[in-house]
Amino acid sequence: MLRLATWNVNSVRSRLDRVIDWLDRSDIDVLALQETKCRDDQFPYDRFDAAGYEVAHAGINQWNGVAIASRVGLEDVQIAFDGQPGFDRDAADTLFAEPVVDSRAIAATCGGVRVWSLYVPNGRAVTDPHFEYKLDWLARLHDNAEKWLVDNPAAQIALVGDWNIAPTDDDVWSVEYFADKTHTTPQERAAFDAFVTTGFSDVVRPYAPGPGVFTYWDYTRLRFPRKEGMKIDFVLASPALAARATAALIDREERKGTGASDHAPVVVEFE
DNA sequence: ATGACGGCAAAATGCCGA
Repeated sequence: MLRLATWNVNSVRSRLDRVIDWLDRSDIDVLALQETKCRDDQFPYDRFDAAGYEVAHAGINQWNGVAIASRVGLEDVQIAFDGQPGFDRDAADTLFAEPVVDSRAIAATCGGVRVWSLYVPNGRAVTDPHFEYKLDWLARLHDNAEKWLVDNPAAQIALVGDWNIAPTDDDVWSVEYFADKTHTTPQERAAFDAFVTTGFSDVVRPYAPGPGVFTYWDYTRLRFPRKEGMKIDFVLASPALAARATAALIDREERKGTGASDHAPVVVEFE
């Protein structure tokens, strides 16, 4: 049995008490974190250690940042996937003349499962260079995922995190609102569907069907109390791992109250 | 039409998020 969770925490330091409290009561074996928003030397390893979790973290600045916390082993850590694209923040700024490979992907083998904690680029706007970066990033990740399954069709792989894509119309509170925005475009949905075609499946959706079932709610405009959210955080499991899924939930309670992340944790149980 | 809220830092405004 393995209980695996993923959570975009929107700063692990400002959310630390909430994250540790949640771990203490949620019986989680492996937690993938996104948007830790800190460098490695700023990560609060001690609090996770005290709670019984080893942590592998990747963070180079105040943006992005991904981690895996595990109480069932943490082996073969890999930061970034092969060929992970970088983003040129400002081609005219010599400080960032070289594209920066963001801290958006980290992997570790935990309890026999190869877990990838992923923070897919936002895309910002369809006309923004960040949108092409997002599509390229997903395509290069897919190249890797396809190869992993070709190399070993029985591989137990979990691609988890903030995908920044709403794969179906049920996954946004308003199709009209997102019509001219990122997250619902045909290109992004095709990029997501490519993983499904390759054999990875959303193991949460059968246990948390929509419409109106979300993992993210904007802090502004009373989006949470108005139930106006998006389903953009996913656990995609390889065929061998998906066959082991027995339960899943989106912990909407954790979005409540002061000091909440704008994302809820997502939990899957494997037999 | 725009901003909202929230986090971070070479911080008191700008960048980023979705």
